[in-house]
Amino acid sequence: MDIDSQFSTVLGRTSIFIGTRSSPNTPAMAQNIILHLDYDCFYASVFEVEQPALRSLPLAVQQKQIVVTCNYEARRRGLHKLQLIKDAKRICPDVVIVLGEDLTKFRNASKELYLLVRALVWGGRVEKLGFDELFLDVTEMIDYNVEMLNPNDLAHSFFHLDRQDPTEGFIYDASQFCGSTFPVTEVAPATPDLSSLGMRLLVASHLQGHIRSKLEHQIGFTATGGISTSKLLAKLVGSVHKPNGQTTLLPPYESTPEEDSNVLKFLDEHEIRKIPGIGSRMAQKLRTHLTGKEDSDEKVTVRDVRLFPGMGPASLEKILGGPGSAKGIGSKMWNVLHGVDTSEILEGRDLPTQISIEDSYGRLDTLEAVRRELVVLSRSLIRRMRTDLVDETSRWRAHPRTLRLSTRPRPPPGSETGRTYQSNRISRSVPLPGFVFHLEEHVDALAERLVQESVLSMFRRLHPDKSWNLSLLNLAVTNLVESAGEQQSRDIGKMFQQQVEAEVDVSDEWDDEPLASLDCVLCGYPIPLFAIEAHQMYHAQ
DNA sequence: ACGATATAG
DNA sequence: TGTTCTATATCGT
Repeated sequence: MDIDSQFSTVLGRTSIFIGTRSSPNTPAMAQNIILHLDYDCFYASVFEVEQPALRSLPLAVQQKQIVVTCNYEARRRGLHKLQLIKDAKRICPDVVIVLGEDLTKFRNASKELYLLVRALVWGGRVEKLGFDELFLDVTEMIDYNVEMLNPNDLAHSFFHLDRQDPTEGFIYDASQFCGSTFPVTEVAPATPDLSSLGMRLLVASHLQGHIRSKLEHQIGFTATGGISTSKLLAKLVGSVHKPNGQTTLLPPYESTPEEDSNVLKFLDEHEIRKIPGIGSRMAQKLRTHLTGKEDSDEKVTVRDVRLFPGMGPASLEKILGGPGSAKGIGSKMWNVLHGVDTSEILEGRDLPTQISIEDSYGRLDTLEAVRRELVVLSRSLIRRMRTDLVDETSRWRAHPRTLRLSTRPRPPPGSETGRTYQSNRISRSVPLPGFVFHLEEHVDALAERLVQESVLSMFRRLHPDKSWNLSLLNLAVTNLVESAGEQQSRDIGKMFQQQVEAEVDVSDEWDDEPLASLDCVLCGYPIPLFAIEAHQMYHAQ
């Protein structure tokens, strides 16, 4: 017998845990409760909040030649995302068009919404996905509030948003769900089981309703919500009632020999491409495997894949594996097809891992034009580095170490388009020179120097030929190293390493030699130990 | 670290 | 289909 008992202190109570880790004796860990929030037509909403008169008009946000998004009034009149501007004007001549190529205000609005929601969620367990989506792990809030329920008067319940202040919260009716459910609402049980998953999801649906109503009435953004036990299910079920709605995926979550769970019933009807994590590439591989045809546009659902003869983790690994795909993809996707997703909510970082600026062009085939555009991009990039990486006391919170230039060559006329989709971007990178961190210099001067001394050399490596035509330029800084003193004391194990870094990384004068590493005798660049072999190959060519 | 691929909104 | 302007994760080297 390998029974293992231990004491753990949670919320000021001491409880005894008896059982073994990863043995059949271990009681199943209570499932997490996850909310998904998706702001409705986010870019359009930012303009509507700025200018409320736009709310009643058909509104489209333009980037280059296309409508990137539009409000629901515009959709009622036949407009949709990613439509050509000229088509939009023809279909709806009185559409109001606003320019959305500068993302600054979307980024700012997104951050404001994120901070507002994060302030509500215990432990700050909020993950941002793009500008307009959030995942919330509200397990602790829900379990606390389920415990606080009075089973004799569920209709007059109070949701506690603060453990310390019992007046902080809102009243709600815990005898029914807030918003919609999948499947559509059955009759509520007369004596609900307060410890059930269903009750926890019901309480979570009211928290979701509260958050959405706060977002709408305090700052004017409507959002669509999903309530379930994982990021996968919360996101998928949320999209059932759009816009400005919410949906809870009801139990049972476990199938029986007699009947599929609601998870399977819900997932099975979805086209595979709709499943988060299955992009166009994997969807095509699965369609090809099931239909036997290279270019098949037949609808293939989760059920079709799940029940296909021979299907399983091993088969999926063979179908989906290959260059570029993650290892273990087969079992991961087999889990996904059964609604099993154990991925954690990743709390928002303090710092981005990269900053990039890009623009696209109808024609870009002279070096002078390219140089001009690279200076424009460099200016934006340095400004963004300053707004995102410099703190209130004018100190760099982090130093990017790498500068990368990407281009997208225009496909030669007459080449096949639909065949095999490829990303068609190519890139080169160099160490980011230290002078870009000089805050006293003008952005324009720094941008000129950066293009002259770093960017053009990458461009020549990308396009040594005389003839080219580019449809896109992208400039990025990556490989950010936090400044000493910026990082919190996280755990004891990291303290030593921080101290070593602090000695090497002279905290205020970074300057032209970014890192103390092994400097290459040929080119002078600092090379990390594991990359020395690759770097020698570079010189050997 | 580099350069590419895949996925996401 | 890709059109836009990003961002993250992961692969082989």
